[in-house]
Amino acid sequence: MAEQAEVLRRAPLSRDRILRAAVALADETGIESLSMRNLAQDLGVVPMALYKHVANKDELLDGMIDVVVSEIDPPVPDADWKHTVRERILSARQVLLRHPWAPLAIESRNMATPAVLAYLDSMVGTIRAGGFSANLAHHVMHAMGSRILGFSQELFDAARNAGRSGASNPEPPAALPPEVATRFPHLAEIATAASHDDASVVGQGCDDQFEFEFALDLLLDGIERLHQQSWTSSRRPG
Amino acid sequence: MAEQAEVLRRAPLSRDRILRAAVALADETGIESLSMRNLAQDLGVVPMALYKHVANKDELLDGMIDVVVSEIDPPVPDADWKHTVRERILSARQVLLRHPWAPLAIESRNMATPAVLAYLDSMVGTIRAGGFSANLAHHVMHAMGSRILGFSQELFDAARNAGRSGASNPEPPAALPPEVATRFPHLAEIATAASHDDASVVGQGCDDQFEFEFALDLLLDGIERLHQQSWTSSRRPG
DNA sequence: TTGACAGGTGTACGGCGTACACCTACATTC
DNA sequence: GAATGTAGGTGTACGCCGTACACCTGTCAA
Repeated sequence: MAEQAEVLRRAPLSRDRILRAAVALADETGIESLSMRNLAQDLGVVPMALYKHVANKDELLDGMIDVVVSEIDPPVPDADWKHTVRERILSARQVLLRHPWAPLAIESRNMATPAVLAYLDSMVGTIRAGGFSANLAHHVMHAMGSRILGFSQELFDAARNAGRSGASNPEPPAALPPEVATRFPHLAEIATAASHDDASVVGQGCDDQFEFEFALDLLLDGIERLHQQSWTSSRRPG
Repeated sequence: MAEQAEVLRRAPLSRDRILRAAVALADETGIESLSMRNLAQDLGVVPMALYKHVANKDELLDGMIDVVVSEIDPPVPDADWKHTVRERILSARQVLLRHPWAPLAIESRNMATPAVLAYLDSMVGTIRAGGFSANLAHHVMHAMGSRILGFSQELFDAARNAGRSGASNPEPPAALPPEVATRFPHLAEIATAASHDDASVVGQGCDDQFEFEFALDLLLDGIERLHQQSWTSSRRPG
């Protein structure tokens, strides 16, 4: 009786419900603490129940990636290639900012999921429609690398945490600790050197959005230049 | 007696020996199958013995990263910034090709290790010595992102494996499987489009070294242009 | 001789992914 | 309406993992 009521109270499991719960859980508590047991508990179900809907944990991760990638906006119609690519990549970036675990998850899988492939395919389509040769389009995709999916530089998140306590506190990073600053003077110098016109950046923090667009535009401008010069692979970019 | 002989036969443990064994083991069998127990067995020792030399597995990983980073060549003296940066990054790339587990390990740590910081600091020093403002140097480091450490695009390794069997066989990737090719026509088109002058590339494979240098030069050329224009952050790259 | 200490050992605990047998509710068929 | 198949949730158990903690042993200083 009570059991029956409890069963009725919760929605039935489904692959989709599992994936969404997994994404939400990873968003809240981080990917490293996402376990089949945790996830099952979150869904009010026994761990093995999940295996009726996903083959194993790797497939769960693939499904989570697909959920995330499907949140990226479709290409804007009727725009030139550069604008379309730029907007789409910035949309991807916004999505990945909502799911900070996703970049690592994507890079740790050694086979792209269908949604990722579809996204990449669409991106190539945009570039080809802009008049690029298949050859140059190929190189362009490589050059953009993971930036196509909206991420690039976890490396500097790491450097920014140098010498700080283990806990990943989301406070705005202040200047480097003195002992770090003296050991790595050049890093210390540029750490506070990023001046931005945008007054929304508080203190000497570094505006990640600016940095991302800086690199993106640097690449897009270089690519545009090659395109206008009818670049072929018998010549180097310079 | 026999025990004593056995003890004498093996060298005493040390942090350095542990780290080198860990790197070798990860090189051979992959980072995901590197466990404290495996590593201990490899060293002919009980798992807990390792903990007299490293605090925990995370610190072991940090140590392994430092071993790898210390293999990167020092900057070439008496060269202009562009050449110095280029050579050093290509050296980093060679190192990381020897340790394919390292990029993921580096990105998964949320705090840079001393050796990584020293490498980045030295790189900034080279750029500053080339006459860059601290401000532009900051943006440049961001723009290069993980390419500074010699890696960038695991994303495309993944895409290249689309539709293939789970085992990561190191055979040269042939054309995409037909069902993948028809679903993602643009990807299929550019997959075989990369023509390279270098005849060392067999078949229609994609020359990763070429792609890496292509992107690197694209960035370096763009950066050089900004530098020559005395770029300040009040202007966008273009 | 003694005592501290560096460093290797053994046992044990809680957490993980997941194989496998089971149960149960419902739909289908006669 | 009874029999039967099936989809999907359950319970138990196994072998891995990282590592806390108590222990032992050889070396060396006092």
